Amino acid sequence: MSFVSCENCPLRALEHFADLTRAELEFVSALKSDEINLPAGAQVIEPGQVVDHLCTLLAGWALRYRLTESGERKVLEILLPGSLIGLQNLMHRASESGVVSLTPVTLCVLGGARFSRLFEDHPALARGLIASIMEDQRRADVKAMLNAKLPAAIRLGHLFIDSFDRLAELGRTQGDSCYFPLQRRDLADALGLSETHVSRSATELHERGLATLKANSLTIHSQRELADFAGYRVPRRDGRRFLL
Amino acid sequence: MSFVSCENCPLRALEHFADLTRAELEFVSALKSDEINLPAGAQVIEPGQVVDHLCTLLAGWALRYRLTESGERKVLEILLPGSLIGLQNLMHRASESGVVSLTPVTLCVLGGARFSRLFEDHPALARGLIASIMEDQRRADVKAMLNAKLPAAIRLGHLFIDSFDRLAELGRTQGDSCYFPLQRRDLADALGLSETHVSRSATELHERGLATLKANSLTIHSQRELADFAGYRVPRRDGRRFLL
DNA sequence: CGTGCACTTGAAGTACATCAACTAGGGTGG
DNA sequence: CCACCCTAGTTGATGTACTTCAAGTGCACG
Repeated sequence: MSFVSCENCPLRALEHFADLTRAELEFVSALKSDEINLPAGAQVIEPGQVVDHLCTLLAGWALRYRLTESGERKVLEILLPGSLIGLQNLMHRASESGVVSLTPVTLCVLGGARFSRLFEDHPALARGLIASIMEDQRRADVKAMLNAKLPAAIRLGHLFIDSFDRLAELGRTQGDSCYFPLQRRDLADALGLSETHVSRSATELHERGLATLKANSLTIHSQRELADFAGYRVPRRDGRRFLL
Repeated sequence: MSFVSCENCPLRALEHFADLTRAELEFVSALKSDEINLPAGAQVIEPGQVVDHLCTLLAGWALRYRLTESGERKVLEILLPGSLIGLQNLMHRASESGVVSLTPVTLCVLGGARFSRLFEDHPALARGLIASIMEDQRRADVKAMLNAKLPAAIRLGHLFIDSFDRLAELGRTQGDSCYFPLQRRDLADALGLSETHVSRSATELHERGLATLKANSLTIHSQRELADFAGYRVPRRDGRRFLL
């Protein structure tokens, strides 16, 4: 096959990814059954679709979302390189959440059948998997806390700095700026706001000199001031992360 | 020691808990290092506390919460018998979330050191653990979806029916009623509403003939109608659940 | 029979939604 | 090169769901 091997996976170079043993690496390599490229705006997973395989996002941005009865969309999670895709669907047979790409994406497909051997043969990976899920949960907890009560500009500011930090960890930032492909609509669905109010809040952050979002580029003018404004606390990074 | 053994754990009788192999059961039994009783209103875990052990809630109600900078409380999760407590803290060394009891509770304490052997020795339990966490995440996803946009009465109705369903699964309901210890303040913190508006929404649900909350007792007058009103979908129950 | 607490009810303020008009890039065809 | 449109975003006016504050009710406790 012609895709990049796990040994040379670009994500492995990053500080916070698991340093695997040789045996684990071989296992993960064997797990990798395919590499898929999709354009921006593609449905990676349809809501409710039954999937029997797991993916990691090798490159690009994606959103995990759910649809309400009335057809509106709620963005549950912003997926960046290294994020696991499809675990919800794998565990619940069919989860109601879907995944859509924001940019062209590259997916690393892990064969679902062999995947279950992970628990039997590589307990350390299983532990890493749980650590990774719990980190997602922590992020979700913070979001839930912010969404209650706090004004829109603060929530938006928090989303900005949280995303920026994740990108910095991935080495995807340039100085105080980074690429940021979410549109007003995406932000509105993520924060549970209307598109117009996201606009106003973005303007407010800009006028306060905290952050500027313009033409798919996000600039954080002062990390400290924005973190202060948004009540953002730098998370403790410890424990290994999952896979690749 | 004088506490109830896992073989006789009252939770094991329930349909949806894992049916363990003999070896697994012995392992879990050995894991159990203590049984603790706490009164209502006790801090089971202080926010930020470093814990080195895991618990399951054997009996009683509790809330997992987080404090905002400004000292307000956000309820993240309602914990019922069978819920795992302390995994966040164990994984992040110290998580910012705390746990408080609503009723007298009984905790089954699982030794943290030996706990890590779970991954090495009992992969099926590890898989069950992940399934259990993913079920929590699914519940959190639904909550996040509802909290965006939908009016207060619907969100409250959803919380009611969701709790009722979980209790029914545990055999803790009597007909269309159940014990329900959350106060207005707790509900407000769980839904991100003010206490007074929770009151109004509860009145609305009562006047619509959907549900009545009175003196720590919740009555669902029509499961179907309330589920319809609140957009509640009965979750698919499959996969085994974790421990005990 | 008061005192305190959980809850209800009411009136006024606010942050947000909704709808609509307007502005600014960014392609496309002529 | 410009006229054209199309979409993404901004700005403004009005409505509403919620908050906040404050007074009032019912019930448990000494």
